[in-house]
Amino acid sequence: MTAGPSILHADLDAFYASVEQLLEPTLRRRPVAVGGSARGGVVLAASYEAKVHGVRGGMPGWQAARLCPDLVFVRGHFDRYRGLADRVMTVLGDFTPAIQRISIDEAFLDVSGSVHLFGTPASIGARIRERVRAEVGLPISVGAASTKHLAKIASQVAKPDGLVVVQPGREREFLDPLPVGLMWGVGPVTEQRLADRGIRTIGELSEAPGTMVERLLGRASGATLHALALNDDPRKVAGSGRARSVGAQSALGRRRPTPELVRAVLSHLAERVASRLRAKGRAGRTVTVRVRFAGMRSVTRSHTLPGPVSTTLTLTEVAERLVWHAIGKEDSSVEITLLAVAVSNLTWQQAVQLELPLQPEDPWRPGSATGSARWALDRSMDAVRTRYGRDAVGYLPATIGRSGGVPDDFRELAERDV
DNA sequence: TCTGGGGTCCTAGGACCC
DNA sequence: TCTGGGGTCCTAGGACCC
Repeated sequence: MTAGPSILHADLDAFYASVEQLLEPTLRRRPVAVGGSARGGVVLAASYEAKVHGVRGGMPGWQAARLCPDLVFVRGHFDRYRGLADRVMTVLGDFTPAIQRISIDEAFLDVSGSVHLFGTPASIGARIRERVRAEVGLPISVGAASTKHLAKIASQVAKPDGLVVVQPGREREFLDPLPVGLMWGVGPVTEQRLADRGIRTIGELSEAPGTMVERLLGRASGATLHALALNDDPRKVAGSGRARSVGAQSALGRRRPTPELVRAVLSHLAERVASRLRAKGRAGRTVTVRVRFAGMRSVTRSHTLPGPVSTTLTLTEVAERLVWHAIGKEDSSVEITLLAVAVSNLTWQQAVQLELPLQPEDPWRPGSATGSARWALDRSMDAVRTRYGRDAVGYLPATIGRSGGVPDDFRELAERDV
């Protein structure tokens, strides 16, 4: 097998922000933040004009506004992003059927079988960029190399709006001077740990003893990162597969955890999680909640049930007990800022299966009759929602905190296939 | 008027079983 | 009298990615 640069990584630049500039020409060449505001909330994406001022996705809006006084905050057209990204993927599909889409706005392409039709990987990368710009109107960066990992680093280096090809035999020359933070799996914490050992570049990491790297970063990630730095790509095709968990969370501002608030938020979250599970014919045995306190400290509690669950009420009840367990030892004046509910340990659940395998001694046993009634109720509410929309029916005041939160369109965009 | 929402994977300790 | 070794599952926390 020749190791030519036959893997491409194509990555739309500042995707959400670029779409906003495409839809609204007056935003072009201006610093744009999607989401948040100068007074609060969080920036979901920033245009390159904003990034040069240090604005980043995930940054609180007030901080972004301080870094970049001219920043324009827009709400975002979340209903448009999916369709535009799909059109880009269709363009990519014209060059090879061997595509692995890894998120809404990026994909790997294996073009080893396409060179007869379209020329070298470098020229394919150039044509992709031209066509996406001409036909969709968005900037896209492309990296080409002999492995996925290298192609992904190359596209990062190519940004914004560029093309970088790593020629075979010149991998070390390309990698050595780059900062370790460009590697997949190296975030701020790992970067700092390596810097403390004097390791800042991928070349320096490749020269460090493997045992030292593993001791520093843990056995698994240490070994993987060291191998990647040596350009010995151990990653098999990332078998995306089905989701392993389904969750939902909601930021609350600073709130006293009253029983009413906790119950209302959890039933809302449980409803979102459980209805997604039911829609896909799945259920899960492990329920995990997360409580975040003022000051960003957070605590998780989980419980594994004897049988899989996908009913809203049962999930709500289990989650509620877990949340109080998590809050239990806190000061009585404690404030919470976020609640999250997730279900994992997923199994398939045929349309007729109920929550029956629960053991009598299980404290959260819904009881078989109760369980089947709940499940039937959920299914009929699912049907109503399918016909009349998400908010047509619901448990309790599921409408709490609608005002401050993130749009539902964004939540749907972030959901993955269950 | 201090920080979103969706996920994945790894580690470590303890329980439990054979 | 003393106390193996491997495997699996569960729980809690944390880093990271898009």
